[in-house]
Amino acid sequence: MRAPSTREANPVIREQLAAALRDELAALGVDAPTEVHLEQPARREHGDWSTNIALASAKAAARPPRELAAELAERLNAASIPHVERVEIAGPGFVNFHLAPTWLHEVARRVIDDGEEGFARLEIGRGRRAMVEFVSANPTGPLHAGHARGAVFGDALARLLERVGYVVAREFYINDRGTQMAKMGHSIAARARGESPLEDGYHGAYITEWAADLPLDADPIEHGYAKALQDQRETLALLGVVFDHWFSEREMVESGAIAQTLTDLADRGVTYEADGATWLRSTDFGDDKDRVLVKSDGEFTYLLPDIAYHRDKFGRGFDLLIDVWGADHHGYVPRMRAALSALGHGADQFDVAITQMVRLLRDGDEVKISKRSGQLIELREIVDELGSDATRLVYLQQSVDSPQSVDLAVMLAQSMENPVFYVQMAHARLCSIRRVAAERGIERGSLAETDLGPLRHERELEVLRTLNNLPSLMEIAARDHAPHKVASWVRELAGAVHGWYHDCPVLRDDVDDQTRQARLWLADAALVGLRVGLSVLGASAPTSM
RNA sequence: GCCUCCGUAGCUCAGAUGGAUAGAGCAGCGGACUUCUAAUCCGAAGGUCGCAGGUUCGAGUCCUGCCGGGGGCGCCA
Repeated sequence: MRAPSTREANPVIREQLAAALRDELAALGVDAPTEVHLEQPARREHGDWSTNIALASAKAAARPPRELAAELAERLNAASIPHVERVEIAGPGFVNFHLAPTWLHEVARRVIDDGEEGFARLEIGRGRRAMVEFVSANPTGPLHAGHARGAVFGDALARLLERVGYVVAREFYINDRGTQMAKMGHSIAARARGESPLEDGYHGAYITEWAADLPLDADPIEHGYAKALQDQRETLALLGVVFDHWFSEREMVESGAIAQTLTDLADRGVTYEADGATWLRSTDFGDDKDRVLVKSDGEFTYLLPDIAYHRDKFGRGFDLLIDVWGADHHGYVPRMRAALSALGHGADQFDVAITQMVRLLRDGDEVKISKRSGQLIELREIVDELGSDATRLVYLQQSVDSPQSVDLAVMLAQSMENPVFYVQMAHARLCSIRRVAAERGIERGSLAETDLGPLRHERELEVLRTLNNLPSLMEIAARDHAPHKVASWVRELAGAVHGWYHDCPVLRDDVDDQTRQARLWLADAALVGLRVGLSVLGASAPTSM
């Protein structure tokens, strides 16, 4: 997905500086690149904002970059740009802007005015409809630890896309027909008779439990199906993951969608018969081999219902489909993509987010999970012990592109390895300031009447700088389908808040009233940022801890 | 063999559009509570960014090739 850049995502100051740069370059007779690149240097002495534009334009202008930069800086210093104190050149030809703290005071006002609802809410999606399909576990048992990453990631991605202007639906595809269901049924029936399931059946303790209340006249498959669905739904709800729709494969097949899909594909001339089977010409659409849709025995492969399902999604009016799959299904992407192309859908309308494996550890030793023996760690156990917030934050900390190691013992001990406490604590502390201020009857003036000038402490500026970054970060995170970037940001803001809290007292007696007023508003701005971040991650923002 | 993800501090991991002296947490070391929550803060220490080439004024980031690890390559799901 390529999200177009939007004005909303770009902090005001950036636009102003970029415009000034364009103007001065034009005055110097240099063709400015279409995008003026501005960034915040890592080092303070390099200013608040920096551009490499002289380096980038040097070749086209046929002039040494430092010379170009020097002229540019001179002109920019002469032009009076709001908030800009001075412009310097440095290194091979960087142009560095040093700004007055007033630019950050404007940031504070904007954050507070926008509030939790409006701050860093973008219009990149422009109301387009996106579906995120995730978890989609077989309805043959409880969810286990292996489902956690996809569940948490999918939901956070959905929240992120909502934040940037998509209308998002969350969907769970229920694979409720086929061999796995039959195996579960047999296993339940066996336990009900007091026997052991077959070697390749299901051996988890839950099968025995489900068998115990199997009504005499009930179909064991249907009984287990109902149990599994209920359990999965409850567990996900405990994690704060609620689906808009649970889509039944069985119902889809019964509706005739399979035949319809085959007809569709045949009409487009992308199928053929060979060796008694029906094939999809997926190699014409980027796959490395053609794929069987209907086997020579007349049964269809698992691919065909999946194609029918995605065809159904588009039929329901979604503009963008995102599937969240585990790394073990990675090889399946090209054929799915090929099938959808064959049906005439654009490559940019379908994306698959692959979540790499999670290595489960307990006190540093790897926990081997075995489906056969039924030795699974249930997701419910983790959520029960840790709580939804901490579970989510643990999984959302890292990019899903990276294999992840999660130590259950460390997690369950609720140690400082878990970032949720750090972030929530920052929020609780700010709330505490408000609470105590109210208790002491401290009145606060309106924002418009408050002079934010006293906010000059480096800790204060750091909080505001971090807040200023959220809109553009949100844009990038959405574009990259990377909610972990929001998790990193929120951690960063929490760090800035803790530092500020430590060095910048608000209610202490020796703080003058002007400063106190300004700091109360700073706390408000930071609260907005923490809440926006936590809400995208799906974690709560407690007012006390 | 082919495809794909990963390789950054002792450990777990961040590092958007290539930028200036590569960051954080945890563990360990040394400090800071008469205060709005010390679940916090500060300091020191800790790095051949897997290796080798290439592109570039500039590469952890882009390209190529290796090395190491995970996952996948069925008329299984």
